[in-house]
Amino acid sequence: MKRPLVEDIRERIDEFTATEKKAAHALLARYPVQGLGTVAQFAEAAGVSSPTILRFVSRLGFGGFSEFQDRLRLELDNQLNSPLARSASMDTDGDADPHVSKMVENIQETFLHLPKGELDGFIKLLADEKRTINLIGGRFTDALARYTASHLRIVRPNVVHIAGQQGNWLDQLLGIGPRDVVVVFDIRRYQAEIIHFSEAAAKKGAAIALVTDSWMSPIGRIAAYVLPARVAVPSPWDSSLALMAIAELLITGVTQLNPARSQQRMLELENLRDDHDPASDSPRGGPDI
Amino acid sequence: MKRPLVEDIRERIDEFTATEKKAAHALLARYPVQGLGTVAQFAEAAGVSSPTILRFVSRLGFGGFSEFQDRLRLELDNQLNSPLARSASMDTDGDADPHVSKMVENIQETFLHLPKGELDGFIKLLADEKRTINLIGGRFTDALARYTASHLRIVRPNVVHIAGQQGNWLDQLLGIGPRDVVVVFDIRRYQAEIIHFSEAAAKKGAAIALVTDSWMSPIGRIAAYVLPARVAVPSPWDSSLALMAIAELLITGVTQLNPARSQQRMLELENLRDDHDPASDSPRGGPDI
DNA sequence: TCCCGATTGTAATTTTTATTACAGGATTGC
DNA sequence: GCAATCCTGTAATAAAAATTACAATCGGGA
Repeated sequence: MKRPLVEDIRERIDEFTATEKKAAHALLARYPVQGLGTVAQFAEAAGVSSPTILRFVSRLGFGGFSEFQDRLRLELDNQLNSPLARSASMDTDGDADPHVSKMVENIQETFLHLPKGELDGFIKLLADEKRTINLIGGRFTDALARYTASHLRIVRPNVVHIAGQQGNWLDQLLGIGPRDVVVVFDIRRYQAEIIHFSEAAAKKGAAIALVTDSWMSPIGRIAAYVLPARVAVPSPWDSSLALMAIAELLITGVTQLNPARSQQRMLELENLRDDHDPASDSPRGGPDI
Repeated sequence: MKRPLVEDIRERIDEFTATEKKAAHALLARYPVQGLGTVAQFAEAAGVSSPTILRFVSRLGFGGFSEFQDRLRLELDNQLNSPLARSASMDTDGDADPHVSKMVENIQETFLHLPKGELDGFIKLLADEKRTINLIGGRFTDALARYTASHLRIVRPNVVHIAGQQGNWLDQLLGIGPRDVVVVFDIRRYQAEIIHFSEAAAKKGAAIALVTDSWMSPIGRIAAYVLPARVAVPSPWDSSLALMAIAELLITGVTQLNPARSQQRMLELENLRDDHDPASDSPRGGPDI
C-alpha cells in the first residue's frame, strides 16, 4: 500500500501478458503522467487497445481505472509536496521575500544551537503535574505566554497565565512557592517589571524557565533552563517567530510526554464543550489569571 | 504559452471573481494534482460548484477542462523528466527534529502559495489610518490577534484587540461600521462565536480580512482578503507558526508602508515612556479593548 | 495438422463526467 | 433606494469515458 507503484510494476513485470507489458513500459517511460490521461490516450501511447489497459490496471490490483489514477495522484502529491522537490521549480520562486527567508533561517539556526538537554529538562518541568505553571511575557511576548498557556491548560492542570494589570501580578506572587514554575518569555528590551517579577519568584523558591532572544537577558542568571532564539529580521521589529516555534515544541513535548493523560483531558474537555450550548460557551479557554 | 501556468495564475489572480479565486487557491495549494482529477473533485476541494471550476479554466484561456488537464500533464512531464528534478532534497535539514522541519516547511509552503496581491491589499488596508482596525482570534489564535495588535498599535492609531468576555464583543460590535476593518485569525475548528462576530461586522459594512489555515473557513466567504497558512505538524496540535509568520509580515509591511509615520510614533512613545518612572510604567501597551 | 485455452481487439453498453441553460442572489453604480 | 449587471449554484443535457461482452486471433501441445 505504501510502496511506490513503480517498484511494484517493475517487480511484477513478468506476471503480465505481452500487451500488458507494453502498457507497463509506456507507463514507466512517462511515469506517472501517462496514467493520468484517459484510457484511450494510454492505450494509444502503448500501442494497445483500451481493454488491455484496463486489464493491466486490474491485474495491478485496482478495482478500476479511476482507482488507479487516484493512487497516482496521491503519490504525486506526496512526492511534490514533501521532500523539497522544490529546487526543481526554484526558478519560479527564486524571488522569495528576504523577510521570509530570514525567518526560516532564524528557526533553523535556533534549533541548531538549542541544547537538547535544556529542552528536554524544560519539557519535563512543564509536564510535572505536581507543580503549578505560571507563564508571563513582555509587551509583545505576552501573546506567546498566552498561546502556550491556552494549550498547556488543556493537557495538564494548574496552568496560570499572568496577564493584565501589574497589580494582579503581585497577587499572583503571593501564592508562588517552591512548587511553582515560572515560564518567562522575554526579549529585549527586557522590561523591568518582568525582571522584578522573576527575581521575586525565584527568591520564593520557584523554578524559572526562560525563553529569550539571547543569553543576555538578566533573567538568565536565575533561570534553571534557558532557551535562546534568533530574532533578527530585516524589519524595524524583532521577530518572535522562533520563540513561538520553541513554544510549540514545548507544547508538543509536554503533550507527548504523557499521551494518556493528555488525551483523556482533551476528551473530557470535548465532552464538557458539547454539553454546553456552543453559543453560550465560556469564552475561549476560560478567564486569564 | 511556455510559461508555467502557476505564474500565470498568481499574476492574474485579481482578474478572477471571488469563487474563482477559491478555485485558484485550491489549485495552487495542491498544484498540479488538484487539477488532474475530475471537475467535481476540484470543485469540492475548492468549496465551489463545478461550473465555477469550468469558468475558472475558461478564463485562464483554455477551451475546456481536458485541454487544461493536458497542459498540466505536459508541464508535469517536463518538470519530472528534467535533469534538475533529480538533485533535490539536499539543501536543508538532514537529521533535524521532524517537528522542526515540518514547521519550516510549513512556512515555506505558506509563502510559496501566498498570493502577493492578496498580501499587499491586506497591508494597505491595515495601513489606512482612516480606518479602525479590530483584531479578533479564536481559542488559540487570539494570542496572534493580540501580538499583531500590540505592534500595530504602535505604528498607527485606532487599533483594537477584541478580547475577553464575549459580552464585550457585542459592545465592540456596536461601534463597527463601514470604516472598520476586522482582522480575524481563525483556524479549525472554526468557532461559532468568531463566525457570528465576523458576519455581524460584515453586515454592518466592515471589511473582513482573514488569516486562516485553509480556504475552508466559513468566514472566507465574506472576507475581502484571505491569507491561508499551513498548520499541519506531527503533533496532536495544529501549528500556528505560519500564521504568526504572516502576522509578522503584515506588521512589517504596515510599518514600512509609511516609515515616517511609524518612526515618529515610535519615537513619541519612547519619550512618553522615558517621562515615566520605568517601574510604574503603564503595563505593556495599555489596556486591551 | 488440428484443437484448446489464453490473449487481444472490436464494438456495444453503461456509467461517469464535462458542459450548458437558466434563475436566484448579490453587488455596483447611479 | 432602485435598477442593471455580474456572480453563482442547481439541474438538465450532451459528450466522453470506462467498462463489458464477445468474437477473432494467436500459440503451444497432442
